[in-house]
This record gives sequence, structure tokens and C-alpha cells, in this order.
Amino acid sequence: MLRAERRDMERGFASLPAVTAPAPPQVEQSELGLLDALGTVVLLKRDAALFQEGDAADCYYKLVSGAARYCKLLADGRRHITEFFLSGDFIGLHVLDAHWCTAEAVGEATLVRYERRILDTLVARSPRLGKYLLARAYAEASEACSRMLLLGRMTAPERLANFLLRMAARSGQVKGDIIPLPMTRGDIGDHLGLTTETVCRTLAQLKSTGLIELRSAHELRVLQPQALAKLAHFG
Amino acid sequence: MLRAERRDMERGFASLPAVTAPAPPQVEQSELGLLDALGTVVLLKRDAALFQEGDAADCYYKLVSGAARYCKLLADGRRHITEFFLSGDFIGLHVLDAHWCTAEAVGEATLVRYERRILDTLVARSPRLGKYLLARAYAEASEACSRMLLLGRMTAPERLANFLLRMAARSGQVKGDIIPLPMTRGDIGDHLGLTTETVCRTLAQLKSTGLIELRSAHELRVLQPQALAKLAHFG
DNA sequence: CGTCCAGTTGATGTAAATCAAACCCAGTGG
DNA sequence: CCACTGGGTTTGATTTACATCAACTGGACG
Repeated sequence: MLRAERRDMERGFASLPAVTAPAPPQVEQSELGLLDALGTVVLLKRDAALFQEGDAADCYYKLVSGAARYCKLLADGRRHITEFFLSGDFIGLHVLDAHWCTAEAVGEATLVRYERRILDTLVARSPRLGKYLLARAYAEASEACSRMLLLGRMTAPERLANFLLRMAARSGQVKGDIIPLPMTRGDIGDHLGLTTETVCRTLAQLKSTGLIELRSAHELRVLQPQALAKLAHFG
Repeated sequence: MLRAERRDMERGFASLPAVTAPAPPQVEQSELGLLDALGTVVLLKRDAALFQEGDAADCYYKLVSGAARYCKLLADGRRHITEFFLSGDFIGLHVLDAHWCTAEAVGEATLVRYERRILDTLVARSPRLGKYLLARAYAEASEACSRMLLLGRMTAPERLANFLLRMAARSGQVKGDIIPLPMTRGDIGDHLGLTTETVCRTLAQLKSTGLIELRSAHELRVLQPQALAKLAHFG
């Protein structure tokens, strides 16, 4: 395994911002190392599904390149994207028996697939890993609470500001304050409970206010991080 | 411990509807029994806080009577109620270091307080309990996903229908199809991302459509469960 | 018997959705 | 090399579901 890959994996486990929980102590390299030997590579075309809501969760995945989304659909087509995954993130890890969301690729994506039962044996051997998974699950629950506040009570500009800062925090390795947005405006809308048009207009508005700069449709730069953070109610 | 109380406690661990995860095997009575000996009773007046967002989570609680809410506030007063707790539910269990929501009483409430470190030692002794907690955490994550879909994409009548059915499922021991609603309309609104007025009007609308009957402000009866379920996109 | 507060109902305002039309690229193919 | 195509993006005009503002009701309680 390459050095870069190992770094990638560490980041995977720690990539979501720790909200109330501080970063847990490093899980032993040896334990995670075991995983690598046993994973198989999966390539996904744009919009292809990795698994569907309701599928048996015998496997979980690590995103190596590209981006993915986790989403729920209503019969009439209304959609909500629970979460986006960036390279290094694990997908379908916090699941018991069946997946409760559909996972799809945003653009081309490559992943590594792992057998769930291997994780189970690892957890059985290492209570520390078990505790770590629990901590992750709790941190995500906390995240979910904040997201619900956002969806239930925030305005479009607040939602966008929030989203942009979250994306910025997650793609930290990118140079400067440039945020890549691999997903479409429609995806962003479905994540924030808005429409494509409202996302567009609101981004335009943030731009005209001087908070951000739109470098291209899928790349923007934060000009006034503190003002954006205030708008997003960070802190 | 009284028979009724023991039943209560079991229900507590299993009270949230299992969404993807089936009800786990009963946790040993002996393990949970230990808790009772060590809890202390807490009485809460209406709207009194049990703990605040950010407080250290050295204790967790079981609601014995009354109802409680879990909420997050924005600086300007906007509020979202993540979840309501009914008697038998545990509060502040799935937390690592600090509470990420404020817990308050809805009306008068009585609870039992437990030391967290006791739980930790129990978990250490029983991997089964640990696995059980993890399963609960995952089930709640799944719940949260559905809730986000609701907040982001559903109309007011759909949200209300959803809420009513969830409440009905949770207060299962009540006779017939009568649903008690201990919280105010404002609370319901803050839970569903609506205002007091919209909650009122929408309930009135559901009533005029013949789906429900308003017995009093805090008690209603479902007249057409299947129609309500369809509206709520259950299934 | 007033007071209070939650609930209800009505009138009006508005943020965001919807509908509609360009626009902008990136591929594709002649 | 350039016209064509099609999906995503952007901008404008209009509609609408819900919020906001305001008035009234009705039960609980001193």
C-alpha cells in the first residue's frame, strides 16, 4: 500500500468534522491495515447506484476518487440528499442489516468494497474499534440535528453559506480557499431542500454581496470567510 | 422494582420504531436491573431544562412520566425540536462527551438520572449491550434521514400526517386510535419546520377532510389510518 | 370575575417554487 | 473546423404555500 493511500484512509475515518466529539485517539494502523488486503476495487459511472435503499448491507465502501451521494426518494420523484461523500470517506459503514439510503456516484467514481463480516470480526477483536465506531455514529447524529435545524428553520442564503463552509472544511487539502463542487446545482438543492433555480440565484446573490467568487460552475472561492460563517450561524 | 416499571424500561429501549433494524434480542434483565438500583429521581417543572446543549454528559436519563423535548436554538430565537420523548424513553444516552441538544420538559415530568460511568462499566462487561447501543444509534440515524426528507421536501399536511402516525406508533398502549399530544402547537411546529398557525390550520384541514377527529387540543383520534399513511408516504 | 395563555381563524405579505426562455459549454459528427 | 446537440446553468416572470400580523375564543386559575 502506498503512503498516500494510508494517509487517505486515516483521513477517511476522521474526515467528517467532529462536532461535539473530539477526534478520537488513532485507531491502530495494524487493524485498519487488515482491511486493505481484503478490499476489491469498484468503478462507477456517473449517476450509477452503488446500492439501493433496502439492499442487504453485506458490504461497505471507501470512496477513493470522485464523489458520491446518499439519498432518499419519494414515489413522486421528490428527493433528499442526506450527505455527499468525498474521496477518503466511508460509505455504508454505519448500517446494521439493510441500507436505509441509496448511494450513487456523482460523476465517475472509484471505490473499494469491503466485506462487512470482516469488520465484525475486527470489532469483536478490538473493543477500541467498536468504541470508535460508536463515537462516529454519535458524531453523525449530532450532525443530523444541525442539519434538521437548517432544513426546518434557515433561509436559502443561510443554508448555502452553511453548505459551502462544510464543504470547505471537508476538502481541506485543496490549496487556498477554493472549494470544489463536484455535484450539480440540482444535487445541492436536493441536499438543502431548495430548487436548482434558488441555489443559482442565491449563489449569485452571495457573489454580488462579495462573500464568494464563482470561478466556474463547479469551483468557487470564499472571499469573506468570517461573514460567510456569521451568515451560516457557525459557532 | 414494580412489574409495571420493568415493562416500562423494556419499552424504553425499544420504543422508537425500528426502521431498518429489527428489534434486537432482549438485553438481559440482569444487566438493566443494575441500573435501577443506582438511579436518582428528578422532577422537572414545565419548560424546565434538564441539560443544555454543550453541557458535559456525565449523566443520562429515563423519562418516567410526562414528556420532554430535545431542541436546538439559533441566536435569534429560531428553534428546532429534534425529537420528543415519551415516558419510558431514554434521554441523553447516545452522547459521547457533551450534549448536542438541550433537553426540556413539556409540562411536568419525572425522570431517573443515571451516572454515565456506570453504563460504561456495563458496556465493558457486556459486548452485547455495546452492540445493542450501536444498533440503536444506527436506527436513529436512519430515522434522522427520513426526518430530513420530511423537512426538506414534504408539504405541511404530509408532515403532520407523518408526525401523527409516528406519535401513534410510539404511544401504542393507549386504547383505540386516540393519540395524546402533550406538546403545544408551537412545539409541533418547531419539530416539523412550520409555525403554530400552520399546524392549527393543517390539523383543521385534516379534520375537515375526515382523516382525523380533534377530541380536544391535546388529544385526537385517527379516523382513516390508511389514508393518513398514504398522505404521510409510509411504506 | 378578570387575567392569561394556548389555540384558532382571518387578512395580508413574501420567500421560494414554478414556469419559461436563454445561455454556455463539452461532446459529437459531418 | 464548425454546426449541431443536449445537459447543466442562469435569469426573468409569475404563482403559491406558508409565514406574518392581527383579532378573537375559550378553558384554567387565582
